[in-house]
Amino acid sequence: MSQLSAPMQPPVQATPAPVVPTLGGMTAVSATPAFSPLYQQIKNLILRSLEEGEWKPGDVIPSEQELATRFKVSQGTVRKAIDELAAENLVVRRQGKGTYVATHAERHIQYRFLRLQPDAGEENPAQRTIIECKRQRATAEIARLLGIRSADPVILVRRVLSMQGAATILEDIWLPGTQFKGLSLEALSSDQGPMYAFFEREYGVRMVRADEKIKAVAATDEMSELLTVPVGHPLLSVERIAYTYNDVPMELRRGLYRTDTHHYKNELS
Amino acid sequence: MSQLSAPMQPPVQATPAPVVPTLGGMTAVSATPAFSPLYQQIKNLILRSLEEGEWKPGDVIPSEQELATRFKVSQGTVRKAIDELAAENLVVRRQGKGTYVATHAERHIQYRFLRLQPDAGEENPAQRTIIECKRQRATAEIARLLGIRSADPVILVRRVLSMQGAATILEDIWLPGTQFKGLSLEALSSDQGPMYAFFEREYGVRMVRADEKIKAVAATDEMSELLTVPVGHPLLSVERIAYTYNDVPMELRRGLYRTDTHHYKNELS
DNA sequence: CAGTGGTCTAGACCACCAA
DNA sequence: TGGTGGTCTAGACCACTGC
Repeated sequence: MSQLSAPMQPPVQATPAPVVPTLGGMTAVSATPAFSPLYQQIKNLILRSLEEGEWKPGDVIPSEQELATRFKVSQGTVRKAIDELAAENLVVRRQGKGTYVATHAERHIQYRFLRLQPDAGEENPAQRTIIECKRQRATAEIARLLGIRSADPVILVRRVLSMQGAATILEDIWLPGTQFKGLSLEALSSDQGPMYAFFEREYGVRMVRADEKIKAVAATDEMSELLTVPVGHPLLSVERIAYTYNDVPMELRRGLYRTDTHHYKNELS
Repeated sequence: MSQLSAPMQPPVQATPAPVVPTLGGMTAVSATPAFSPLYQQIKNLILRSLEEGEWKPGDVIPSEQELATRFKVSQGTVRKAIDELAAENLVVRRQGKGTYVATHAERHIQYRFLRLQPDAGEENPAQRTIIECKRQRATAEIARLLGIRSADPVILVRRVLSMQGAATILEDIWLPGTQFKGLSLEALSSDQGPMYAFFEREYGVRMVRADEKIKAVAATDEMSELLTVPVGHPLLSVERIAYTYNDVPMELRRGLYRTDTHHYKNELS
């Protein structure tokens, strides 16, 4: 599609937006027709393929040249689309090899969303203990946070993470029951890697980003028992909502972190 | 500098790295000569001008075309350099106007580094009260964190931020005394905008990024008095090290946040 | 060696802004 | 109207990977 006369025509009109081809710097449309640049449209098309599972986590996606041919745009335009996807950690580029769908299953990048670090010394892998895994009906609040309806089925997983032998994190995890059918304590316990890698492998659910709200709270009886701290001991409360593609919430997680020997690390810019 | 024969020669050799012009895909240098792409060199040159104050916060920097001419590279290369600077929030692009040096003094982007948000309702500007501002000698720990020597002069600022009328944040701020000469309680108190904007204006010091370590702690007598909470009340402890250009630490800040009605917001990706 | 992503250039045109 | 950043293209060459 390389006409000499109209280098700027939009060959891929994903959205039905009727952007009239511009002429001389003026558009024939009023009221902000929601113009989106070509590379954004390409980005959205690639995104859709990621959502639909055309390429799975860890897979190579087609080369830039292939995608350029498929979408009938130049390689540079595909490149800019992929640049943005890489900036959002949805794909990973590897020179000489290709572009890969991001996954939580990679060595070294495990526990991408866990910001708790030891105050001193090496960061050791945590030991995990699933305490329970049961079906529930969503309360109004949990339904709201998960974007489902009250009384819809959810699965509650409670677990403890131990670091350097000491119980450090207590987490309650709520998952929409319609996804995650058949999730069991046994399956979770026998799994090795990060939980999000397990979700990718077993349910095709990919956590892409998350929001966290952090507070300081005092340990209740229940917390103090599971984390072996005195009642009233200050704990970090971390409420996380994790999202898949397109900002669809897929997990609510309420964590309580001991911070005597660890801290939550954050980088601002 | 647009020879036809050698389009890849490095016209800007900022670092003394003796990268021999490539010929046919082989370099004449061994032991990884720390090759850096042209746009990175350009980025570093622009960065140096920012450090040296050639353009001050809020200023427009020269246009991409001007910089391309100055550095004898193509506009696209300058563009890629500026892209990275913009991604790091060091500059801000404005279509049709130019590229501006980032500042903490802008409306709407105020308190860029303050992540405390109300659990519900609008985010109102905080009311600030400077409690004290005094000269000290750096303890070993504070010297280490600020990258100075023990017993070097530092300035300690203690202040309280009130939100919706309630004292919510208590902060101790340590600044290297050699910068920040003459900083006084009066000057700080009479200032209106964010403290980092004040630092930019009065001392030419620009905070560019920061690391935070977060813990949950119990309020001591002193804290409980200033924040009007009971002794033992759980508080968020936020230790921040703020950096200027080139990762030079310029501020140590120890904050205590009440999180009864507010939370620390974080976005993971 | 071929294939991939990475860099660099040159030129065209568009969208936005201010004078 | 002219200048700025933003988009898009086309082509060349480099660096890395694996066969």
